[in-house]
Amino acid sequence: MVEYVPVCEAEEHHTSATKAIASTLPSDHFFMDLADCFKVFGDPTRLKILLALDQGELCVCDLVDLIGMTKSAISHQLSSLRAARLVKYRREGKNVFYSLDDDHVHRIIACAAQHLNENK
Amino acid sequence: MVEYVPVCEAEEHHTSATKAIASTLPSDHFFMDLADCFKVFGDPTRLKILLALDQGELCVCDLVDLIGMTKSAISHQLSSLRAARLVKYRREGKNVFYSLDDDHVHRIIACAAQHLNENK
DNA sequence: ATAACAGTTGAACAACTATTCAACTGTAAA
DNA sequence: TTTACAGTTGAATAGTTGTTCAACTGTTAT
Repeated sequence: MVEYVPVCEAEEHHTSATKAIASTLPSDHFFMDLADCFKVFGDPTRLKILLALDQGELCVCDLVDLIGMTKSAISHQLSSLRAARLVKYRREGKNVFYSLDDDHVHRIIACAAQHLNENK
Repeated sequence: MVEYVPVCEAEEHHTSATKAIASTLPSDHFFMDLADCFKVFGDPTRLKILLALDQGELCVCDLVDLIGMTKSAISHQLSSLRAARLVKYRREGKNVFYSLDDDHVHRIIACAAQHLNENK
């Protein structure tokens, strides 16, 4: 019955600062929330919606027209964006108008686009 | 046989600036690349790896120890991160050391974390 | 050579996700 | 009160993805 010691640390053949790093890392819960946030950006249709709304308020049938998908598909994606609090909406007669609800949206996308551009 | 006219534009009951917006949006290819980039960030395990590496170079068995998953799982995720050019690696004897390969990683994560924090 | 360690890789499987379809709600006009 | 339009929602399905398992490569020590 011996105490478990990671091989890498036992042999001290490299950094082995894992325990120190572990104490500085955020909680599992944080990582899951953060991953969920990025998942929302990880779909071309949702990105198109976000970039279109970045130019101003649009209603659902505008987005349908613009993106070329069914009302249902767009509406499902808008539902994801609503859940992530990235868009807000208002009803005006028969139409529902969507717009961005977060200042970070533009910055987050720009940051990733810059990464893509520099690694082209 | 009539020309197709989107209902929303035909009735002119709202913005209907979709064609103008369409011409300013990037290509489908761009949206797919961008989505693929965000997908890489959309997993808790990969985020843990990235934040751990943000503190300095680590070898695979350090990450295994730190994150508590199998070598295989970590290696598969490192393979994704390599494909996305977010990490680089070097071999030293039996070990392979990984480190961040992009200045944007920190900023992208910080930006999303800020969004999460403000909408808590 | 052989054994042990560090890491990678492909196949398989379970869990998840994006789209479609059909049925629904809500609003406005006839 | 119908009818039509705008949008939402749940179920179904096809495609994707993360982890495990087993077999593999490469390096070092015996």
